[in-house]
Amino acid sequence: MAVKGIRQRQADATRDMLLSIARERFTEQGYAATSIEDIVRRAGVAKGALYHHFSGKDALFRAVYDAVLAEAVSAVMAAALAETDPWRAVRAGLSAFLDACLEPSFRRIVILESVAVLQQEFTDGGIGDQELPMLRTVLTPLTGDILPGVAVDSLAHVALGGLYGAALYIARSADPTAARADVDVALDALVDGLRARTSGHGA
Amino acid sequence: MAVKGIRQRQADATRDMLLSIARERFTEQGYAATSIEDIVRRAGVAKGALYHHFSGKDALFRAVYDAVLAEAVSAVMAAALAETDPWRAVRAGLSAFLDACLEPSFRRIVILESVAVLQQEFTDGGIGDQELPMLRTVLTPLTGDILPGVAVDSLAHVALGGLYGAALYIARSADPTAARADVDVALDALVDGLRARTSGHGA
DNA sequence: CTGTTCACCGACCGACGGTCGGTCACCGAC
DNA sequence: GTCGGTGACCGACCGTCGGTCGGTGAACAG
Repeated sequence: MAVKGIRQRQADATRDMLLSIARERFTEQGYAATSIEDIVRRAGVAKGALYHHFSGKDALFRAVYDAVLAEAVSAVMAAALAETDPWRAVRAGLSAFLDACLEPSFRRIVILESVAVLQQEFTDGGIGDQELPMLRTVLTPLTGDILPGVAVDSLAHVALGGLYGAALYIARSADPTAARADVDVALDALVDGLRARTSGHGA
Repeated sequence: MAVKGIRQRQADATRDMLLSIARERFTEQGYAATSIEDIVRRAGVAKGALYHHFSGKDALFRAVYDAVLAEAVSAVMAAALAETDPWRAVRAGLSAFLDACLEPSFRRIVILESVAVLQQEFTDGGIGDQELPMLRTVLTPLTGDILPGVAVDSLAHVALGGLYGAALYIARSADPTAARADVDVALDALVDGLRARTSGHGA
């Protein structure tokens, strides 16, 4: 049953092509300025092919968004899991996140456009599903330790917002690499500050 | 010279009407789902009138955005300036900001849509001009005091992002008032943490 | 071989943002 | 008063875009 027929293989190729072209165009021009016709022309298929694979322009964007975000999340997880010390893991994760911010697709699609384009899914939930659990895991110890009485969810949202603010700062900067370095220092200082408070408690 | 003729008065009324209707529609349905025709029909004017006052749909949105943001900023400033103690001023400002997040127009227009709709101006600068200076003023003492070596700009962006993350958490919540209370606790705890470090600066 | 499936085609549609020549009430000059 | 100029506003019109749908032919199952 794992054997793919010619039809299935061709369909997958078409779908991948559409995703690839869409990612490139959305990154370069943004969602609104990219037309369906432009995408299908560059992909060498007809409009019907796109609507056969995706229910609409927003669904296509959502698929691209998921792919780009998954890349970043897996990079952050890999960086964090490579460290044994929890605090070093946090710093490694932050650093990997800031690296992801240097990638144009991530900046444009995840940071700048996703909120407005995917508003409905945003309100219905199903958007922070990849990032928020990660942050909750990291932050839960803090709420019991150095920030007692604080709801983890609200803190996770504030933290995620801070990360996106940092990403926005990098996205807006004329020199993203330099901006990344600035933010790196700031976040490290904040993490160190928190660590200093716990070290007085546990270590 | 302060005397307005009938023509000018009428023009202002038309412009105000368009802004008012646009604000209502953008808040209710969002930017993309609101059509120019819908706005002018509800305003009781022709399409030409709108294009006489605004260069395009995005310019109309920008005008609405400026108005909504100005309301929030002035509320935050008023709350902060009513306090004499700096740390109480910060907490009052945060509280006023969270109050602003409860207003639907602010949630939808400033928090959810502005980034994507005003992308160009965002990149060119001219968007954070109202909030960032405020944060810079508040945060500058910290960078010399408890977070040495940190660039104020990057920290301001992280802080602004945190605030927007909090706003998003409220915007997404089914019970905004309860969410506001959660975030209030979290932010107060963070501010208290920073204050503890400064008071511990000598100790 | 034959009937079915389905990935894909592309002409077509309605709606939208934006344009532009025209209209007429108001204005200041005389 | 009146008269030419001005500008707020009108609304038919245009190009483009997202989305639809009946058709087509190659790949499958029997």
